[in-house]
Amino acid sequence: MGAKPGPKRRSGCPVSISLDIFGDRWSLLIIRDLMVRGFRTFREFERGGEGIASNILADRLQRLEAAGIIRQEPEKDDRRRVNYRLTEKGIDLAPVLLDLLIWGSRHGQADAPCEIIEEMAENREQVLAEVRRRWERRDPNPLLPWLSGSEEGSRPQGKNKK
Amino acid sequence: MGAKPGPKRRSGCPVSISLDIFGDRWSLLIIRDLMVRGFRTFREFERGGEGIASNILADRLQRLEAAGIIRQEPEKDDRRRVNYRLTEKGIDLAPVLLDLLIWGSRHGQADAPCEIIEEMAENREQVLAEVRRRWERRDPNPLLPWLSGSEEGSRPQGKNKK
DNA sequence: GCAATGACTTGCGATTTGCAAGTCATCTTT
DNA sequence: AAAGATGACTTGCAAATCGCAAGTCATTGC
Repeated sequence: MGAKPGPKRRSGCPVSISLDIFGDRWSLLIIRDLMVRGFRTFREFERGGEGIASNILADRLQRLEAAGIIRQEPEKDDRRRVNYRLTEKGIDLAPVLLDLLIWGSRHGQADAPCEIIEEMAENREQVLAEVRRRWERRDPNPLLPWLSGSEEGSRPQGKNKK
Repeated sequence: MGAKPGPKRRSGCPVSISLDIFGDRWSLLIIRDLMVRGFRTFREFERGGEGIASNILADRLQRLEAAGIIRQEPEKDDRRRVNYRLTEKGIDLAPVLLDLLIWGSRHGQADAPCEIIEEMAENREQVLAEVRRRWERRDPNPLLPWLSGSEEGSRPQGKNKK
C-alpha cells in the first residue's frame, strides 16, 4: 500500500538527505532512463539492459514516487499500462546526472563515445536546457539514442555558444 | 588484504559505472567530508556526525581506494595515524557533490542555510575552482564551516562574476 | 472464450548492514 | 619503563536488503 519508510534521516546536510532518497545502485539509473532514454513503463525499465529485478524496480519506483521525484500517469487507452514521469523535482536532478555522466566518461573505462560527452560537458547549460525542454514538451524521443541501442538519432541542437 | 571485488559491472554506461563505485548511502558522504569538511582520518569520519559504523567505514575507504578515488598517506609524526586524501579522480567529483548539495537544498527540507547554497549555485565555476585550489594546496580548512559545526569561517572569495 | 501482456507480489537463499566488542600497533603519561 | 590512551581497524552476529524465479491478477488482443 503506502510507501516504505525508507532509511532514516541522518544529518541535516542536503547531500545526506539526497542520498537517503536515491543513494543506491538503481534509483539514479531509473531517473536517467526517464530523463534521457525516453522510458516510461515498468516493462521498459525491466528490460532496459541493466538487469534490475522486478521487485527491486517496484520498490524503487514506489520510493521515488513517495519522494516526489516521479509520478504515475495511468494511460487511458490501455488501462494495464502505467506511465511514469519525472516531476519537476525529478527533472531538477539533470545536473547531477550530467555530471555523473561526465565523470564516469572521463574516469571510468566506459565504452561510450567520449567525444560526445565532452561536447556535452562544453555545452552544459544548453544540454540541460534541452533536457528540460523535452521534459516540458513530453517529448518521447530519447536524448541519447546511442545509449538506447539505436545508431543514429536526434542530438541536442548544438548551437555553439560563442 | 586486497580490496573486495565490489558489484559487477552492469552496462557500459558511464552513469552505471559510477554508481557501481559509489552508489550507496555512504561513499559520497565520505568524499564530501574529504572535499569540503577537511576530514582526513578514520576517526574524523567515524565521529563526523552521520553515524557510520566502523566496519562499513573501513569497507568504503577500501573500495574508494581500490577505485582510485582516495589514497592513503601515512603520517610520519604519528605512525598510528593514516591520512586519507582525494586523488584527482576524486576531486573531479566536486561538480556532482555540488549539484547534489544544490538539489538537496532546494528540494529536501534541509536545515542548511539555503541562501549560501544559492549563492554557490550562482557562482558554480568559482566554487569549483576554489575547491580544486584548496585540494591542490592541501588546505586543511573546511570550505563549508557551517557544515562542520563552527559558526563563522572562510567562504569562497566571492568575486562576483561580470 | 482463451492466450498474452503489463505491473506488480511472494518465497527464499545469499549478501550487506548495523551495532557492540575486541585486536593490536603506536604514542603519552607517570 | 610500565600503564594507560589512541587510532585504525576486525569479528561476531542479528536484522534488513538484494536478487532470482515463480506466481497473481486485472486488462487486451484474437
